[in-house]
Amino acid sequence: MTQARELDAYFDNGLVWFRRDLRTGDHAALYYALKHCGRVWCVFVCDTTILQPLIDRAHTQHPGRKPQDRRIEFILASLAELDRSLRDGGGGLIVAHGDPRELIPRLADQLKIDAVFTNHDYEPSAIERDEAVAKNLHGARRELITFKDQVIFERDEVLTAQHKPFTVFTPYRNAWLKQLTPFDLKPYPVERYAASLSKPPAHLDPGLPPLSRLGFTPSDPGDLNLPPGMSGAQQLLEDFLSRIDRYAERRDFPADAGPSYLSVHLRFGTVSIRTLARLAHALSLQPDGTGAATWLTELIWRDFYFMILAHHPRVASGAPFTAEFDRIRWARGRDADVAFAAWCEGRTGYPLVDAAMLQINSTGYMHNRLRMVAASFLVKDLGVDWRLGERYFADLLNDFDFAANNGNWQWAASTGCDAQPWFRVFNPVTQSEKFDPQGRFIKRYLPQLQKVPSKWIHAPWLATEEQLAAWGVVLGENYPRPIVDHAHARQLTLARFGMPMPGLGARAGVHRTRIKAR
DNA sequence: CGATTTTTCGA
DNA sequence: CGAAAAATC
Repeated sequence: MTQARELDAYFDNGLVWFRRDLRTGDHAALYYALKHCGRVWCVFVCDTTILQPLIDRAHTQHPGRKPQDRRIEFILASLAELDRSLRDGGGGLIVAHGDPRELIPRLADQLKIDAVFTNHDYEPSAIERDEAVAKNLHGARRELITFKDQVIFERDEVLTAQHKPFTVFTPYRNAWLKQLTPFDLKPYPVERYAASLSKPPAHLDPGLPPLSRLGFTPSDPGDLNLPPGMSGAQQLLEDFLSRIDRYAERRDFPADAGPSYLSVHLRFGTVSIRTLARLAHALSLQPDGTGAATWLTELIWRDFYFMILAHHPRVASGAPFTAEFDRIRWARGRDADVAFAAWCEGRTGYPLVDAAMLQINSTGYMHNRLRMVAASFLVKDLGVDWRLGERYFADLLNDFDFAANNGNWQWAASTGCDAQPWFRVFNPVTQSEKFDPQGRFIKRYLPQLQKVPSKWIHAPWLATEEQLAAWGVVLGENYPRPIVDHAHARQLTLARFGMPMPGLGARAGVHRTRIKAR
């Protein structure tokens, strides 16, 4: 693969391969293709090697039901808008369906392409795919030229004084900010070279495949308003900018509209990271810039985890970042299965955890604070292997991005770089009292607790049966009893992480945890 | 004019 | 940001 900096060539025919960058503005690969080629075509591949495993997993989880995946619908809607935008500029989007390892070289052949332009992807499986495509293109003396696009600084661009990659976030963030120049945030002026856009020939332009042809059925809309495409990103961004000043104070309260809700758009590139980071940075320098500065820090976390993944691809094979945590014995057997199922289905008896899980199940979104609470609960209260939770989020989150999801799960599980220390265990009741004091969020997803006063909403089992009955709650009937006792679970977790403990040996772990049914 | 300031542009 | 191009006196 050729990297951008070597690019001084000029080509007759170029092909831009869109993947997770479904926009026309401020797009590195599109910019370079238009600038360096006489004629440019655009393609997106509905990759069967990605879709088929999604279909297979959906089948094992819900046998007999046709697979649903909100992300596929989001992508299709975003592709439609991308196609419209390219057509407005005199081009259009070719949407293919199959394995890009073969389809991209075949299309390049049909269009007599000299070079294929695409943006970097940092996941090991994507890197392998791109290498295979490059190899197949090379056989026909064509190039695959790749560009940084989805982060501000990638891989080796932010290093310690010893030229080593950072493993701790705060010094990384300081170095990132120090290194930042206006140029790093500047949008690629795609429009300037739009004249090279070429209309797809009719015989190669089958149009957008319907959802059913990709193997999916429409999902329930849920209650999350998720506008797709560049226009959807724009709409969410404008809304967020009206409340960005309050971001720092409100982002941890799941009942409020605190966060930007732009993560899914960053995932599919319907907005560019430069647009967002430029706004965040500029506003962070304003008098009341705390909100924007806090948000910028979140965007830097995103760069950080892409950088970590690039340097430690073994985390993509399930390895804990810190190797010693490989030896932890997570809960196993029937008790663990029961505990995991209760967590997935929002039946742990801890209202905030359950509401969080019902949120992700019904909308494909979970508030960031709740991701931490739910992850901590699975790992440190239920003793379940964090990789099961990571997988569950990967299946359901609309904004699922391997790098950040893995990084954040490892943070919560204390196995990661710059992780939460293992002896710090979130108290799910305290978190609830702190971040959903009135229980407004809880009640949105657990209507059976509607009448429970805020004093008891965080731990309803502490109320008397008579009180609960008066509020219309019967524990074990319309709301579960707590599946574990937090104080007890915490002790077991400390023992599990505290391994090599003198005299306890391998036997002291949670593989013996009893899930108490009280 | 050409030296100096201002603006544009680029990986 | 820094280099190159354009504008200015």
